[in-house]
Amino acid sequence: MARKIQQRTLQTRAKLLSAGDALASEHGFEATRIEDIVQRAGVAKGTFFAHFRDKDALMDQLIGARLSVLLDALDQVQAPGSVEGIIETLVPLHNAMTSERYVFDVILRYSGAAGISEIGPIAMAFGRYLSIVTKWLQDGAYRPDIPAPLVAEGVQAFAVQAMALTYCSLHQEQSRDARLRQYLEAWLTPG
Amino acid sequence: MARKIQQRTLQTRAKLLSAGDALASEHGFEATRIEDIVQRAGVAKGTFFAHFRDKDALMDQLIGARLSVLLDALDQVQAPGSVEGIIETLVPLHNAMTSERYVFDVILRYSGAAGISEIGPIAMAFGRYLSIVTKWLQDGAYRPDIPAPLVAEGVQAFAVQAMALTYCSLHQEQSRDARLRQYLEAWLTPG
DNA sequence: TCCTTAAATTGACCGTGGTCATTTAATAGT
DNA sequence: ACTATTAAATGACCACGGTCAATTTAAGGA
Repeated sequence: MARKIQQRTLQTRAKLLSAGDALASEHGFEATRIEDIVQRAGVAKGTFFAHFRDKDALMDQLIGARLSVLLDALDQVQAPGSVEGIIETLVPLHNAMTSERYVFDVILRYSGAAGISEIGPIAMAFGRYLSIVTKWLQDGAYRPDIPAPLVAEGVQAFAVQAMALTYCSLHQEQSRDARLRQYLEAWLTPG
Repeated sequence: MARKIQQRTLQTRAKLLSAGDALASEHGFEATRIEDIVQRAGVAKGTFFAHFRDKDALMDQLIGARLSVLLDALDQVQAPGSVEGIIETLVPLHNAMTSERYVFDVILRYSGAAGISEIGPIAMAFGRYLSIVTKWLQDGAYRPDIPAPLVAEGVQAFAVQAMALTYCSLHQEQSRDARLRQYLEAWLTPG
């Protein structure tokens, strides 16, 4: 039987996404309520959940889309040649990821794929982050002893740690990027 | 005037904590409802929130207490002399931290202190984790080029990353500890 | 064009976390 | 003991995410 997807399905979904994105821009992601989204989109509440498993699933889309834009920019940039350069280049991405505490929490929750064999936009973004950094490190200027993807995983782990400590009442004497610099120098240029 | 804290305050708080702990043991942390806790403790719902800011604050106490027990054990143990030994010794702690997806999420959220100048049990546990690993690395057998606390921060960052990837549908071909081993060898014995 | 069937939409309803004005109980002063 | 005062406890109530049986709309076949 297999009927083709209706036009209105795509329209409704698009309306929900743009309403959500607009409200997130206006009041932040955390303050965005499903009720507000469906009202602005002009649909019933139940319709929302016919299109997204839950609120987090929408947030995955919205936040993932924002990260995707920044990753597109990173794709264009030429490989930074120093630790300092790497950190500077990643600043916009890290800022976006920590724009709200709530956003960072969602990102962490979705950084691994959400469910079995479901790989969402945020997990995708993490994958792209990894491959971009891997590309930067490909030439082997840093840590030629281990494969570049592993080096990149370390960069990501340290970046997440540096971001997480942003929300810590201790460790506030050092900025996120200063902390990350300390980590990456130890990771990329040991000895 | 500054009145002293009443006895029943401590009693009520203790009842709530033990009810919560018991229910978490029986049905898991995620499935534990406030309503069930207050019913078992024999108090009204509002009382709960007079003692804990929110559900997470109780979870902070309960989960933090469990981690604390394991950290007490780690305090007694003698410093493991190899990467493999470090990982093995941390296994019970890492298991507890990932016993439930929900637990791991709460831990991440509370790993930095929750609020300004509020340092809860989970944040405390992270601090102890750090200082125990720092002590293990104190002799400078690994990474003598950087201070031991920084080495320990790296261990923690990689441990968190390894645990997080547990919940990822990708990266499932490698176990948590195998992944951590790969990270720590690169971190602790570079070159 | 009409009928059948599957997909999309609806909104009343529910579960659970969290609030707050009111009530109850303990403390300190006389 | 009695009263004033402050802390603790109460439970009706709200907010918001999420569910589902019932309804509407579109697609395909005669």
